[in-house]
Amino acid sequence: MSTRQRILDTALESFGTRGVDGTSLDALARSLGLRKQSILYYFGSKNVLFEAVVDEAANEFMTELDNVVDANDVWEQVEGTVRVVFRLAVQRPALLGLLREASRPGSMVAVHLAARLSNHIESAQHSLEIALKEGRVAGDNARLLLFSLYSTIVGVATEVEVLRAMGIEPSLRSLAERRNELLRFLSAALTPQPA
Amino acid sequence: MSTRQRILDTALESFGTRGVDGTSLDALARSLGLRKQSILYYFGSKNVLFEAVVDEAANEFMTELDNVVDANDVWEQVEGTVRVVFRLAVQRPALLGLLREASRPGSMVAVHLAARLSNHIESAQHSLEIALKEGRVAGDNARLLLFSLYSTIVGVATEVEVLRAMGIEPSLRSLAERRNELLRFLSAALTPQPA
DNA sequence: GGCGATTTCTACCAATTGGTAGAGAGAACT
DNA sequence: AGTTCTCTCTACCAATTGGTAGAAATCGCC
Repeated sequence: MSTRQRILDTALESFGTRGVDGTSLDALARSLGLRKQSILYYFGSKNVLFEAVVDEAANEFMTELDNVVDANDVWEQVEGTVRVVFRLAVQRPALLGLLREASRPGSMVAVHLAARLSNHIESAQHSLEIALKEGRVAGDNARLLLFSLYSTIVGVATEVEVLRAMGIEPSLRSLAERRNELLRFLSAALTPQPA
Repeated sequence: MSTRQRILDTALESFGTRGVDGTSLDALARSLGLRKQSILYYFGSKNVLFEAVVDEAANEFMTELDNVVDANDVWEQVEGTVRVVFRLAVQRPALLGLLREASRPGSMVAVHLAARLSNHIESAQHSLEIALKEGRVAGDNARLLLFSLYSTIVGVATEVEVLRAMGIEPSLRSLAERRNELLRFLSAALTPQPA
């Protein structure tokens, strides 16, 4: 793997767990077996590196979700998203950590990320609107419903991180349980009530 | 107000928005009209200050929620919690920010915070279990359901922060809309389906 | 007014921060 | 062999970090 790519990966890991402010270029370089000047050779400043990492994260996240959006049914899309996010919580916790970092007030990540993900959001909102209009999904406002969905999914998946922080390494079994409970929860919330 | 209290309040504000790593004692002291040595007089180190701030935040959060728990009906408890968290998102955004900061993976305060909130969690879980058993609420596992609930509420309320970070100052009206959509969402998820 | 305790200050400190300047190593091409 | 380009390094730098030592100020109290 190219040095540039190694730097990006390690930076994503560290930014996503220790935070941007909690990550010094020196520490980053040390864990890479480099001097920080080599990092600054590829990325002119810490901020440039940061933006590159966010771009990378957004790309990876979108790639994961793109397959999901192709599903026809809205519920399949929701289910697919839940599965993706939970898998990420296990395999790429730092990626979700970075998303979380983005939701900090004043964080520049938010703006950057929102711009990168806006296409995906728009298209999701679109199919949700259609499903609402056709009465296949319960609710009024597609955008707000989408917000609720997104927040719930990321929120629940992120709980894994909280537990990990508390020293409770989640078993695959407990994760699956939680995922299924969440799916049931969402299914109940989205299924139109037979009037 | 005592100097000690002023320090706590300002620190909560700054830790909750800029993060702990993003807050220097010097900057904190400057915005208080003090020198940092005065801060270190009351709190021996930055970490001591942080833990005191987390304690304070946990207390305030619990005080807000304690009235809610007194409600008889589970749904009233949920509704009350949603209202409290949304109000906090408007009036005390830094408080929610701090709770998130404390629940960051690797943060030692997470344990601290969990311990402080454990009583509240246990009691909420208890009433949820009863409601589940009596069929007044849909679901299987009270603890997981509680997780979903909590994550959803905090997640959605935190979205307010994301929007704010993106420069979109949420109107009271849009907030109320979102809160109501969330309540509908939760209501649908919790209402037992008539078999 | 004097006294002891509480509070806030000035003066430092070593370590770390992000960043600059430029040397040297290594391969690649002529 | 020499030259050029890519990469990583050593050597610094000014600013900032959390923290220590101890001098002044301010306070209530006798």
